[in-house]
Amino acid sequence: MRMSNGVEWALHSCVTLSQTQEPVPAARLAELHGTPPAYTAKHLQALSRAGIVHSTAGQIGGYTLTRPASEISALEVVRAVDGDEPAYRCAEIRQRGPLGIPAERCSRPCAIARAMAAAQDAWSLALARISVADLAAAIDADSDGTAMADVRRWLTTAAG
Amino acid sequence: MRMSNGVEWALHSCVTLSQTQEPVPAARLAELHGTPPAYTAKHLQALSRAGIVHSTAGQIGGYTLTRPASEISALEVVRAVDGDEPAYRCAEIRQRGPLGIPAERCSRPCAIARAMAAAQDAWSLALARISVADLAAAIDADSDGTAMADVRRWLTTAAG
DNA sequence: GACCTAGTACTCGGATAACGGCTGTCCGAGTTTATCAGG
DNA sequence: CCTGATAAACTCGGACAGCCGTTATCCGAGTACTAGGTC
Repeated sequence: MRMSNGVEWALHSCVTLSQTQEPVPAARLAELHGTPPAYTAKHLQALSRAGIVHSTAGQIGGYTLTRPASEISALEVVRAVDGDEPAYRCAEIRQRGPLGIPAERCSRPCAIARAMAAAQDAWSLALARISVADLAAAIDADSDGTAMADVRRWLTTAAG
Repeated sequence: MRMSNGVEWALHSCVTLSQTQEPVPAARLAELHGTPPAYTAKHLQALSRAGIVHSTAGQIGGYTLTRPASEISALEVVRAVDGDEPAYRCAEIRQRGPLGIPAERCSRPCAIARAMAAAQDAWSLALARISVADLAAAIDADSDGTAMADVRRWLTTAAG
């Protein structure tokens, strides 16, 4: 079970975008994060499709958050990039083989699928409780309160 | 994020093995579950490597559980088949780019990595609390107490 | 009749191809800004 | 000097190859049982 690498870039991009209200181009975000520009843009498109960021075309265009960072959960970002289908997909083994159960008696999900779904729910809940603002605050605290200020300064100086 | 399909087969296989103490060949399990024999065997090998099942060669060989089903957690089975590396792997983006943080100041994991790890821990804990015996009991309850008896009967009749 | 030996059939285990999805990239459509000509 | 149109530059968005991992399969090594021959 391997998560798409773009999830990391998307989360960092959202944290960065939370530090400004002006549009930031994908190429600028890629430069700041040291990631491939074209591929980074691809993941930002996914965020745009999910309604997490708003894209502006044109010369001073770029991406902005559609909502306050405190109202964007990490779960939304992960789902936007990595897809929202559950990791475990029941193939209905119970219906196959010599002891297969008829489909009409399988209204409830299989017990194994229920267990896996419960685990996924726990995972989702943990991520849903964390907002982009929380992540920005935690990153800032890790750097003794300098990281986000540096980001804001870099965004303005690089833009000017 | 997609989990290996073999996880489902492995869990069903463990539930089936919990219903008997005699070795069950991989081909027999594949027949019962309606899965490809060779590929099913491959995943059973993974369970064997992880010490969850014991393999016996020879004419009356097959697989048996190494422990009571109540002492085998679903997490162990999932990890044996799907690997034990976490889904999210931090690429240390914070160390890259113009605002990269020196490695010597990165003793703690990144805040984003911590959040993802916490979610994975919640997922793992949910699966660790469920044993193969629990799954067997739940499947049995779903079928009004006939499923596991049918499995036991099928295993004995097919073997004889 | 009991015991030993050779054969056989069955099992697991690892090594080997084929497909799907993530990774990575590019160019076209659209928009905003700056420039330049005209009034 | 102000206004309008034109052109240019920059942006996003979707469509196009490449590589790695899961999927799927096969055959070889090893073991327990069975049958036959011998004492």
